[in-house]
Amino acid sequence: MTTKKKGKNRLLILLGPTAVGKTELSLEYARRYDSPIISCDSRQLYREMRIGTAVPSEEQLAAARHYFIRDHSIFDHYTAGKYELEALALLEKLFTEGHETLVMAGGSGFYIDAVCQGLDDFPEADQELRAELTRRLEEEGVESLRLQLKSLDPESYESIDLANGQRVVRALEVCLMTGRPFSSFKTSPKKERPFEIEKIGFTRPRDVLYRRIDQRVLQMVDEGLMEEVRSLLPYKDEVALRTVGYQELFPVLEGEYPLERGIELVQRNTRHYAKRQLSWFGRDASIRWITL
RNA sequence: GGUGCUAUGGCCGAGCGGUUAGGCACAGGUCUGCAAAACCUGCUACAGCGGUUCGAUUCCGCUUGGCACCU
Repeated sequence: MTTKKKGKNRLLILLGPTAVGKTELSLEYARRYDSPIISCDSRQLYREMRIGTAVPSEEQLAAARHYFIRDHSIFDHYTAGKYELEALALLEKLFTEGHETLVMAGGSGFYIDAVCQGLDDFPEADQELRAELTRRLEEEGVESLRLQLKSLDPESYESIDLANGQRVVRALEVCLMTGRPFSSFKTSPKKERPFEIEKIGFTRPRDVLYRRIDQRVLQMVDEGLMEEVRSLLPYKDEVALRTVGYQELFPVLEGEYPLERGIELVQRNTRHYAKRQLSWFGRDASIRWITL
């Protein structure tokens, strides 16, 4: 379907908003290129979740070899940085084994970019330090952290979103860990990858997409989402469980509001999420779009 | 039929004689190791018609629509 430079391997990335139908489509592409499917989804990679993250069904999983589907734990503090490393290693291995085209599918834009362009060599977060900074964020507010960042790294202070506590924490954490300004790490050009990258984006008219989302949430509930959520209730404070479909349902189990309300919230937040995905993908000019 | 209450943007909901309430939805956007996260921006409405007033969403009257009670 696409001309391939001689001798160069290709990574075909199928992306799009949640519920657009990527899972089914990825199987077609996998069959066509005799490729496994490398998932690029920041939540489906956790084994503890299944229904709420819309992991492929047993049959779908059996139809092609899948990677990054439920093979990590919510207790492991997974990140885009780790994904970049693991995915690249996997790609290299698979290309070496003889695949010319590999199919990647998913909707996590940040993870996709990590694979395509790479992240700079920041140090990974030190969990203790992060916990400490997060506590300060809650107790003292962003202001205090901002001021500290201003003195340690004026450049970042000018460039990052100071209203976003999470970002301020990260910048500050890197400064404190390394003794170097956060901004000093952000210099590397985009990394070159030893393979070609082609991106196909799938989308649908907004109203259709929203209808599919609403419907899928109801289906998840039918499939037993509440039981799954209940089983994760003891771990509800894990960062990885700050996930649409779970965070809205824990309060239902705790009697804060009725199931109907919980369902509405999951539907709404999934729509919001889909919009954010489209916003992220919107600035990537290299995506070839297909409206389903 | 009578009496009383009420009428705010898609929804909820405050308010006042002369600045944009606010929230939600919706729309747009940001993004370098928490990313299905976190964050930012936009969205000027006061049922209709008259009147009072320098000025009315805010006061008065009528009309219309709700709600309540009475017969």
